This record gives sequence, structure tokens and C-alpha cells, in this order.
Amino acid sequence: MAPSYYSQYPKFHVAVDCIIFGFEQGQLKVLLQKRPFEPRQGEWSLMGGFVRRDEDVEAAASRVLQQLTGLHDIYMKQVGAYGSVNRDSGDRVISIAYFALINIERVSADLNHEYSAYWEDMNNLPPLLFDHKEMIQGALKKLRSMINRLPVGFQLLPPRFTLTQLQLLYEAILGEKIDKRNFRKKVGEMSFIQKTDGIDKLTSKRGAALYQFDSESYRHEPIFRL
Amino acid sequence: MAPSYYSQYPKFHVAVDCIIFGFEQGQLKVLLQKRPFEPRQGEWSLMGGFVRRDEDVEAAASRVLQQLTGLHDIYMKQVGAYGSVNRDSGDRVISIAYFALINIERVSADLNHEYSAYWEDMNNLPPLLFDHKEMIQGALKKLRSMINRLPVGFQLLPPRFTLTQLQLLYEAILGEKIDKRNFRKKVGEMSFIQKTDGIDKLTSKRGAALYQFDSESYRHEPIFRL
DNA sequence: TCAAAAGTGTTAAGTTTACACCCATGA
DNA sequence: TCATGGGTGTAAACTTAACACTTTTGA
Repeated sequence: MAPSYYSQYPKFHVAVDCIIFGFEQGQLKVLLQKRPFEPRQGEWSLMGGFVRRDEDVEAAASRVLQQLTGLHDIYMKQVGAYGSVNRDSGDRVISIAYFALINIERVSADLNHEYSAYWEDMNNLPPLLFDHKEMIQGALKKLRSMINRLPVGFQLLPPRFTLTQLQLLYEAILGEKIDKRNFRKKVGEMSFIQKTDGIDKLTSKRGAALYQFDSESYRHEPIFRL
Repeated sequence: MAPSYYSQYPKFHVAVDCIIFGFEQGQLKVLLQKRPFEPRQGEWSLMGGFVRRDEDVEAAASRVLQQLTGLHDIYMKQVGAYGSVNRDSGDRVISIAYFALINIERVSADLNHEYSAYWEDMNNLPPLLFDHKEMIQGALKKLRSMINRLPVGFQLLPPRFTLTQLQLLYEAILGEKIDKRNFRKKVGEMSFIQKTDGIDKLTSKRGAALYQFDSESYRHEPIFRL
């Protein structure tokens, strides 16, 4: 085969990095790991990996996510490409960041341990490798801009949740207090956030009603405003 | 030098593609060019180019933009990375799309000609190379989400513009009609959109007042809502 | 004189915000 | 019995949406 016109141009390592968000005890969290190879082995970083030869970039992100969490049916969204010449001190690597929203209960402690991974509060991030903090900020910005327009927050909660949990989630993502009555009023207007007959007794003596997001109802009336 | 850990991983061609928006005669336009090399030479496409070895990805986008337009102080924003295995039929190429907003008057007809480039209406796009139409849709979506929150629209207009031009621009970007009186009321509330003593006589017999965006005032009161 | 675009305010509807007390229960 | 979190409504402020006529001037 004749060399293509393209072959005169340089090639680059291309990686993906995953910002994996979780939510627990009123805190928005990110899954971090100890970097397992040189250079800068042992530093806190996002979970990442190199794109393979015959792999879509998005598939690479799914693969990396699954490696760490064992989960594959996960909500993911691209944050963007990070391509400064010197962003990686090992060699030139262009990295594409994705964020994922997962129900933290679904990730077993084992998997975390195997990769020296742990959930850190968004408000308490340690120094991170390369431009990973920038990537996290980018992901949070994107998440904030979506959370009031699309029903993505539910991905971070168990299938059934209390309204207090939901409100705490919104407060954690947006970084501001929300009025309880106003919040519940809006929830009440959305037919696809449904009260179940379940009751959560873990966080209060009285017990709180459990709600669920019904994606079928949402398909019929896809209007979300929280 | 010892082979780094990275070197076992594959490398890829990385390109940038530019969605260059302009605005003329009430129409939002995109600058397209005839692809100048094989494969698929001659097809309509976005202006693009390969990232160079010691060049930031963003710098590559600026360079490509300047090549085509001769301009360098241009508003640009990353749209995202496009990384499907088969998106480019020539070889595997991962491309990072950027959109640019430019005052169409600043691009000389010559430059366009040299690159077989022309301005096409957003509503009248021809079939495009690869996933370039998807990139344009992504860029438009991003632009729409910004236009009411940040004063970026002015980049598409000459330094002095009439309120009718500004309104037509918003209508073109958002794809919907806007009420003239409501629009002008909001403009009037923004101290950084200032009436000049200039009058445009080109589009009406009566003449319309020319306004300008004053970035200095905006720095002091950066609250934009249109 | 008339066609064509510029310019100008008011009202109703809807949305957002602020705000405080009673309820149910387990310890 | 009391401490803890769950649950509930109303009114004022603000924002958005709908709507039509007069002005200027060159052809």
C-alpha cells in the first residue's frame, strides 16, 4: 500500500481520563487512584488509560471505567480534550476526559482496594497529577450546567431515595443551599419522580418516603426543571 | 534513553477541525472548503489540519484558523474530541473540533478563494466529509448554550452594529423569532451595550442607531442575560 | 405619498424567593 | 419527654410574554 498523505504527520499517544463522581453522606465524591506506573508513580490521579489501536475513544473510556468499577452500564459524558505539549511529564500524551455518574453503593470496596482507589470529597481534593484537577473542574462545570435541565442526578443515587437525599445531592453539585419547601414543590410538579410505598428509616426516627425516577414517564413528558 | 512505559501503547494521528461561524444578511454561516488532498479530495469539509509535534492542540486550531482567515485574535472554544475508529476513511485520525466566531467582514474574499473556501448558510449545508456535520451540530449546540449567558455574540458582528442586526443574530443562532420590544428592553438594561452617535443608513431610509459592546464596562458588571 | 425599517410601554401570566411551624418516632 | 429529621402553604418580588402603533425618509 502506498504511504498515505497522512503519514508525513506525527502521531501521538492518546489517553482517556475518567472523572468518576459518586455521592455519599451529603458529599459529592470523586474516585481517585494511586498512579500505578512511572513517571510519578504513586501520586493521586484520575483513573486513565491509553486508547487502543482499534478502539473508539469513547469505548476506551468505558473500558477504563469498567476496569476500575466493574460496571458497564454507566452514564458518561465527554468533558473535552486536554492537549498541551507538556501536560504529561512522561511523554507527549493527548488526553480526553470523560465524567461518569455512578451510584456509589454499586462499587465494591474490593475493587477500590485492588487499584488503590478511594472516594475523595470534591471539597477536599489532594494535589493531583498533571492537569487532573483542571479536568475535574471541567467535569463539575459541565455537570452543573446539566443538572437542572436533564434528569442525570438520579444516576448518583440508589434506585429509591428520599427527597432529603435528592436535595443534598443538588446542594452538593451546585455548591449552594436550597430551600426545602421550594425544592419539594418543584419535585411534586414532576410526574416522573414518584413516591413509592417504601420508607427509609435509616436517617430519621420518623422515616422518610422513598421516591424513584421513572424513566418511562419521563420519555412521555421529557420536561425537567429543578 | 530507556523506552518509557508509554512506548508500548499505540500512537495516532491527531487533527483539529475548525467550525468557523460568521454572520451576514441575517444568516448564520459556516466557512467550508474543498478538501485539498486525498482521500476524498474535493469534498466539502471543515478547515482542518494535523497537530504538530511540539504544538499544543489549541495552538494547532489557532494556526489552522489563521491559515484560512489571516486572523489571529479570534474567539475560539473547544467543542470536543471525535474519536471513532472509522471516522476518517484515510487512516485512523482522532480529531478535536473548535469553533470560532468571526466578524465576516474581516475575511477577505481572496483568502477564501485561495483555499476554495466559501461561506455557507447553516440552514443549507451540503453533504460534508466524515463526521463534520456532527461537529457543526455540536458547535451550534455549544454556541446556543452560551449566547444568552456570555457576551460572545458580538464577535460575529462589526464593532458597531444596529439593534436589528443584533436581534437577527440571536434569532439565527437560537433558531427562533424574538419579540422586538422585549429584546430591546433587555438590551437597554445592559450598561455595556452602548449607543454611539453613529447611524447606519444602509438598511433603512430612516437610519438606525449604531451600538457597541464596551468590554471595559462589562468587566465591571459582568452580568449578561439576553 | 407611500413603502420599509426604526423605535417605543403596558399589562397579564408565570416563576422564583422568602419564610416557620407541626409531625412522628426511637432513644 | 425530647431531640431529630420529615413534611407542609402562602404572599411578595421579579421575570417573561404578549401585543400595535407612530416616526422618519428616500424613492
